[in-house]
This record gives sequence, structure tokens and C-alpha cells, in this order.
Amino acid sequence: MHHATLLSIKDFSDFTGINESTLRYYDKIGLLSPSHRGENRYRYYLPVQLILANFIRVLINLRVPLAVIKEMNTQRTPQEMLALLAQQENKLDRRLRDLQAAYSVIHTYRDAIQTGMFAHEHDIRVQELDEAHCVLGPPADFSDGSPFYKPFMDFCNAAPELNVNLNYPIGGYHESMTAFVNAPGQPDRFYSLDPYGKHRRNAGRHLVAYRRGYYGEFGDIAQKMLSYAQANALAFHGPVFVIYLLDEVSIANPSQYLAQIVAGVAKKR
Amino acid sequence: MHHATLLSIKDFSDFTGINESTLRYYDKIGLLSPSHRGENRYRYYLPVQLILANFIRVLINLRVPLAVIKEMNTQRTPQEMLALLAQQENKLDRRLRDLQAAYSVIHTYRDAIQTGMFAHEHDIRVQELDEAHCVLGPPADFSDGSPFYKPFMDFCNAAPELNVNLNYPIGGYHESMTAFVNAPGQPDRFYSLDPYGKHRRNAGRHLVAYRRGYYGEFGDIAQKMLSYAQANALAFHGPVFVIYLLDEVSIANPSQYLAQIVAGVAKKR
DNA sequence: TTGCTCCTCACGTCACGTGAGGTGGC
DNA sequence: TTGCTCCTCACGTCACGTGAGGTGGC
Repeated sequence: MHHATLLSIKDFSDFTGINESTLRYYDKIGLLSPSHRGENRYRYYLPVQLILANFIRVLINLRVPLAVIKEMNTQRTPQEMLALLAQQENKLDRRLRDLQAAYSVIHTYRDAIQTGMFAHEHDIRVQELDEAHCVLGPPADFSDGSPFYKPFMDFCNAAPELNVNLNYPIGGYHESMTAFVNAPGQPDRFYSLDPYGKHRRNAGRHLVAYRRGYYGEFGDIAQKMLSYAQANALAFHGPVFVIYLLDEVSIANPSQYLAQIVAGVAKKR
Repeated sequence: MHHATLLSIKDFSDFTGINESTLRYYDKIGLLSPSHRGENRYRYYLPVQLILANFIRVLINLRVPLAVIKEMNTQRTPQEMLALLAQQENKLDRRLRDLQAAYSVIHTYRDAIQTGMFAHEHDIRVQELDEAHCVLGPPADFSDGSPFYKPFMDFCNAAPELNVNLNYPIGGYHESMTAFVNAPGQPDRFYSLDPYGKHRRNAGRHLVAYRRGYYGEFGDIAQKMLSYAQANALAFHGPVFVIYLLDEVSIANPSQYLAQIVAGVAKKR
């Protein structure tokens, strides 16, 4: 500090924590200009401007755009500031929800991939599963013999109104084991593996099988499940949930995708 | 769709929900190029590329940079994807914390401004207050007669190591009413009105007064509080907390700032 | 002369969206 | 000719950070 009353750009930067080049930028856009300039065009700030800098710094941290801050700069009332804060609160709220949704998608995928990595394709067995949540789409229409992606696109198009987040892994829902056996590649509905979804797979005993391959290609896995059930005196009940634990998100080669098929079972008596 | 097997850029855009110009951009940066071009340079996509588009869309929603997505594009393994997701989770975690902090600052300021708007400057009375939290700074050093902002800057500089968020309103802490009376403009410490702070103002009866004016200018408010206490047979105890309910964030003119002074009191007996 | 602070101006960032001006086939 | 889809290319966005090249006073 050369003068007791004037701050060079370096001083001002040190006190405010705002980068020197950022201060020059604020000067350029008229957000915060030094009170005067030296003959050599050096910028000099008044200590009282530190207060203005703090005002700017606080609002920037609240994600208020510089243009808005500039408007509030010369004139502002508690009423206006309250309105701005309320508006900003809404914006942050939306961004928070967005981020939390992304966070949840990451978790769901991590779980799926981890399970998929340690699954053996020919492993088939009965497991006690916890309740799981999802969002079911509308009935899938394969009736006109349309290619695989047509009903899937219907699902995607219906997503906004059904409040379906398409970033979660997508699976196929069959109303019964019989339905799955008859057309393993043509689920009755698609579903999103949204852990906050309103639909659910009940807790309890399930027959769990795995199958490697492209979407809708299940080979003889349905038969294997039937044989296993017969050999172990199991009866199927409830819907069948297919989910791709390893899909295009984790694997480039479609023939290496890994599906998990889950069907409710009980001991025959 | 002109061909059953090929998608124009419009079709592809409709199916993926990705803007046409964005698809051209992805082509340009080599992230997602159409499988071939017509003689007129029209872009044509294969239906199987919809899967790749979904991969990209999902990762974009997880805030993965396009450059990283591009790297994972041709080769990716479940292991690599797990690592990427873990890394992304950390990033999102930091951003979430950031946003939540901003959110909390907004709430604190809204409360302060609302209280300030409905406060009358000459209102002075006893109130039952809830516990409140804050973060106390180091002892403020006014001893060398330095201007007001020197000890305040010390506080700001100490902020990072004390884990003080400087975006909350900042106030002055006096160890006793006597200390406040002797030097109302020179608090023993500064503090940040952080509702998650580790220090606190106890719940209970407090004498609450208001004073309009610039930082550190308190006129005769201390005397008024003493008189009020004497007239009502009140004894002071504990520290005095000063906070500016209306400061540079909500008001441009410093002479209109509004301070609230809060001191613990009990009936004399 | 050297070292220091400061200056201006141009350019890069990131993932697009927009808009101007043009083409090719019905 | 009109309408349609598609093309390329340039520019703007937002809040800076970086770096080149230069100045002025000790």
C-alpha cells in the first residue's frame, strides 16, 4: 500500500480474494470500477469499495449472474433483494434436484455393474431379495411386428409424462414366467430402475439367472429356468424382471451385455 | 424415414432427443459420427447408433466431460466405468455440498432481511430466543489503532483454516455487556452467522435492540440498553452478539444498514 | 540494466444454439 | 416457383484465466 487511503489492484485483490485479472474484467464490464486511475492508467480503489466487492462476492457464490448483480449494484432495497434471493432459491433447488438425481443414477449403475462383474453367466439359483423400486412404462406394443426399438421408443416418448428418468438402467417387465417363456425378447412393459420409483418388486425368494448377449436375445435361458424349477420343486409366481447389469454404458461390444432375470418362486407343496 | 435401416439427422434427433445442431457438433468433434454420408453430404445413422447415443446421453447427464466420454467411446470395460463413476461421484459430491452451502446462505440472509425489514430502530425489548449457531473468529486486534478493516481482514484471512464460510452475514462478538458498552465498534471477535457453525448463542431471555448506521457506529444504543435494563430490573449475563440484519447485500447506502444487538438478561433479585 | 508492478489486447474454455447463406430433389 | 430438409461456417454464450508484448519508476 503506497497511500493509506488508496489500494492498488494487488492490495485490493489480496483483501477481497478476487483475482487481479478478474478485477480488470469487472472494471471492463462496469461491475466494479476503481474509484480512479493514475496517470499511468494504474487502477486505485477506495477501502470502502471492499464492501461492494463483498456484496458482489456473496451474490456470485449464490450463483447470481453478473448482469443481475450489476443491476442491483447502484440501487437495491431489502424488498428487491428478498425477491432475488427467493428466485435464486428456486434455481438452486432445481439444480440440487438435478444433481441428486445424477448422484442416484451413479449409485444405481455402480450397483448394477458390480453385481454384473461378479456374476457367472451359467449361475442360476434361488436368492432372498429385498424389495426393489422402479417405474413401469405403458404396455409395450410389439403387435405390428415392428422392430425392437419401436416399442422402446414409445417408452422413451412416454417418459416425460410418466416422470420416468431415462438415465437409470432400463429393463423389461413380463407379467408372468409364462409370458417370459413365450417371448423373452418382448416384455409386456419396459421399466426404469429408479430406486425412488413408485412401482416395486416385492421382497422374497426369487430365481435369479444371467444371460450374456444383445438386447432381447435370451437363447435357452427361459428353458433353463423352467428345468431348474422343476428339478427343485419350485413354482413361479408374480412378474419377471429383466435388467441389463452390463449394457452400453459399461461395455462397447453388444454381444457382451449381461442380463439378469429375476422371477418370484415358492416351494411346491 | 426414407429407408427402413437408415435414419436421417431429423429422425435420429427425434429418437434420441438430441438437437440436430448438437448432433452435427458431436460429428465435428468425433464423438458420434453418422455411419455414412449421402452424395449431398446428408448424414445417415444406423439404428444401432441409437444405443451409442444413449450411452453418451447418460454420461452427459452424469456431468462427464465430452472429452472423457469420447475416450471411453470405443473401448470401455466395467472396471473402467466403475472407476469413472466413482470419480464422478466425488465431483458431484463436492458440487452438491457447494450448492447446499449456497442454499443455506440464502436462507440465512432471507431470515435476516425479513427480520430487519419489520424491525423498528427504536424498538428495544426482552425476547425469548432460540439457540443460534455461528463460527467465532480469532480475537480481533484493534490494539495498534489500525483502521476498522484491519482486524476484519485478519478474520477473513483466518477463515479458510477455521472453516468459516464468509458468505454468511458477519457480526461482532463482545465477551460481555461491559465490553460492548466500552467499545461498541470494536468487538472482541468477529463471527459468521453460519447455522451449521460449532459455536452458539444460548437459548433464553435476551435484550434485543436495533441501530441504523454504518459498521461500528452505534451512537448511544449501549446506554439505552443499560437504561432499559435498570428501569426493568434486569441484569446482563454472557456475551453480546451484534449482527447486521441489513448490510451491503440488501442496501446500497451504508448509513441505512441495520444492526441488531442481542444480550442475555435475567431478572434481578 | 534489472526487477517489479501494472497496463492492454487477443485468445481459449465448454457444450452447445442461432442464424446467414446456400444446395438438391419433389 | 415453392417448400422442405439438409448443408457449412461464423459467431455468441459466461465468467473468467493465460499469455504476449509493452510501460514507468526505483
